[in-house]
Amino acid sequence: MDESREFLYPSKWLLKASAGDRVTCELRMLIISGEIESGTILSENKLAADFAVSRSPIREALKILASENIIRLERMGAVVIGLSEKEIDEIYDVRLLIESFVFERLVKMDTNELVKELSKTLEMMKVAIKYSDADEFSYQDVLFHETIIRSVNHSYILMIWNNLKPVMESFILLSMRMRFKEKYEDFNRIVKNHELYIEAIKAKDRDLMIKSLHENFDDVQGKVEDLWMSQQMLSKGVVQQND
Amino acid sequence: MDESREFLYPSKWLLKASAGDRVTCELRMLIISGEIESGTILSENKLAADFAVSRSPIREALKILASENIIRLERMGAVVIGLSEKEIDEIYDVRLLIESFVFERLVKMDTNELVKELSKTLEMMKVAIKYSDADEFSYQDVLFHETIIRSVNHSYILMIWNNLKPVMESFILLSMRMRFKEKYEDFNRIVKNHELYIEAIKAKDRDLMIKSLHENFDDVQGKVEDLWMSQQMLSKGVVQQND
DNA sequence: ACAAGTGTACTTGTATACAAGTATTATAAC
DNA sequence: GTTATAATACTTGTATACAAGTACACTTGT
Repeated sequence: MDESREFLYPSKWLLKASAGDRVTCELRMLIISGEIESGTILSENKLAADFAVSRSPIREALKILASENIIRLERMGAVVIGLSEKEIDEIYDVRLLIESFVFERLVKMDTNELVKELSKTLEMMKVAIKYSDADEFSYQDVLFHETIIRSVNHSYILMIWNNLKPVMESFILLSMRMRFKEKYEDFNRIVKNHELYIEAIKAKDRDLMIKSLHENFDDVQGKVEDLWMSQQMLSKGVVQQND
Repeated sequence: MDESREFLYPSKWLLKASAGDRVTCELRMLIISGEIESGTILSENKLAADFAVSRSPIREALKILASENIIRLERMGAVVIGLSEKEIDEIYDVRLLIESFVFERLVKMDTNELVKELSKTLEMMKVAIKYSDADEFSYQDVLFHETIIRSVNHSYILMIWNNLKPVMESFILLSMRMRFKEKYEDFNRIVKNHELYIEAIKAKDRDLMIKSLHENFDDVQGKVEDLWMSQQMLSKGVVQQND
């Protein structure tokens, strides 16, 4: 691995983070971006050397990434699974599942506060678009959905979200960075879908919510190929993990 | 903590397990059984002393239990959350959610192999009942549902199951042990519900599946009070964590 | 009596050492 | 050339040491 390479994960999100968290986030980005290819065997000792930390934070990272299903811990070494089209479909299955569940609870609640919070986040997203800040946009996008999920106060649904979130976040980060470069016009549609989502919550309109959610997902899924192509570009010149 | 106390988690399920796994499973049982009360603050050093291991396996256990939502890691010490009625309801929400999702996939598949596998597991359950083996019965009960979930080959649904499973398993273990002593007649209904479930899969009958799932859950949920009463009995004479 | 500073006893995160186990390779015997 | 055995280089899990940080109590001065 190229030691002089800059980090993929936004460093300002890691200001107070431990070495273990840094390794976890960076390794996750390397895997999801495809820079570390699916099938690669990761060694604790090698990773410790590459990241210039001891085995303790590496072990922590591997345990977490294994629970996120992007690596598989075997008897000797961790095998990279990564995110293929199939996994991305599956992640959106789960998001659809939990956001639908959440919506069923929402329609029985007072959603004024939530709608205000979501509107704020959406405005943040618009500002991020205006200044072409892909990382900030991704952060607000993830926050948007997390706010909805948190609002129903369901600890086990939140648990699922917490397990899914890091992988989602990494994927969205990479996807949005690519679009700011190559598909800037996409953002109009994304904003419109989020407006639709807020509208659905305000009107407690089940069908509208499902519609906006689906369109949001279709947007992302349809663009996966582009993302991988873009990844190839990004990872050009990077030395492989197993040399 | 009483050092001479026997273990709550079946020791034969831990034959090849590491110290970290043992601590994780035993601590989980102590928390879910209520022997370690909700609100208790756990210290890594104290736990290490109590379990007679170093901090490494303890840290591992605390990280896992935190991801399972039964403890909360704070700046200093881990706070026990435990399983109240609310959490149990939530767990069953999630089970209903994922098993419904799985069923939608099942109806589009060839389920012959699955039905055979489930029938085998159900027979195992019957044998466990006959010999009053609560632990074996719990194992097969959990396996029954895991087999269904695995059959659709969805890695992120399986991820949710894997996060939920340990807590479920512990809860079922405690619940079943209690019933073998005090509510032996319950098992007829449980077996009948599982037969209904198999029937639903065979006939690809959505409504029947939901019905059997609901009845199964209602069975368990209705009995929660009894369980906690029973727990009080079990934990009588056990010294508290914070002494 | 009370505020401010000091010290002590904890905490977490990381590094490192070591035992035990497992693949792989090399060597020797046939 | 093939098989059995031994040596090696790795692996994992655990223990332990240590640095840095945090909470709490205890002085000490006012």
